[in-house]
Amino acid sequence: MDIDKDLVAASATPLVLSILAEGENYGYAILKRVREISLGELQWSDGMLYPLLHRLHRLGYVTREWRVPPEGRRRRYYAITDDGREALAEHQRQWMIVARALGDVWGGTDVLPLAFGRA
Amino acid sequence: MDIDKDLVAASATPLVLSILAEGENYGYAILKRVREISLGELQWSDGMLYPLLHRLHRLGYVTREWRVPPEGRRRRYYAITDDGREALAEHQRQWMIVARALGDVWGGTDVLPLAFGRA
DNA sequence: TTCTATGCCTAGTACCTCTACGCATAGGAG
DNA sequence: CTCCTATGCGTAGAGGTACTAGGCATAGAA
Repeated sequence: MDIDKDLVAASATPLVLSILAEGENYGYAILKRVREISLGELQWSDGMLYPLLHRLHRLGYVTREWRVPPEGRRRRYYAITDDGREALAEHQRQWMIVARALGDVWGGTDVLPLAFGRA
Repeated sequence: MDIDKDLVAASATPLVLSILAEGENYGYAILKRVREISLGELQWSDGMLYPLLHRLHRLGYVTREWRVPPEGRRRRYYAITDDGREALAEHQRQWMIVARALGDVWGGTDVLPLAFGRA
């Protein structure tokens, strides 16, 4: 089952920033990590990811750097910046607000604060 | 602080369907309910809401009906349909998937299942 | 040598949202 | 009685953007 386009759009940036917060990484591996984290439910195309990475770089949220190992393919590694961490925190804050609102109408339970509070 | 456009878009449909699941309602009041639920953080314009309500009607997720009380303004009341409830359930399922993915990278805690399980 | 997986990138379109506007009236303030 | 604000519904169309569909290149396996 495909995930709603808007939900994909809303989660893309925080998801990529979070993955980079785990450690520097490169495009192709990020794609696989997303699939892994979402248990296969989120299947981004590479054509979706690269423009996003470029935008994050343009915004100063990530640095990037080519690596050409003696053997194997050249890769472009991305790493999160301090500004990126701030942006991520803001995304988390907003997700908390919206998730709380949805939680209120769905069942009255606090839904996201646990995870967000530790982030 | 404004909520991210994509996050607003992703939450709009489930939020409106949820409000209508509480009982029939009309546009202007839905706007105020959204503001109330989100503690003032989500401030939709009426120009955003009406096209959404029309789309939900076109999709068969809501019925609508004019009411002209003996005193006061005429209002168009919307009520959720069975198809609408199914759509809402699907939205909840997808939110759970994405929220779990984000929860994993943010702290490893299950985040949404509590509320969703009771929905 | 051929095929698949890896690895990165972008032009352009097709789509969609939301701003900006229009219309109308109830009710209170003055 | 008049003005102003809140209530209440609606749409055209500009403007912006995501994503498809394509391109390029090479390592390694079969």
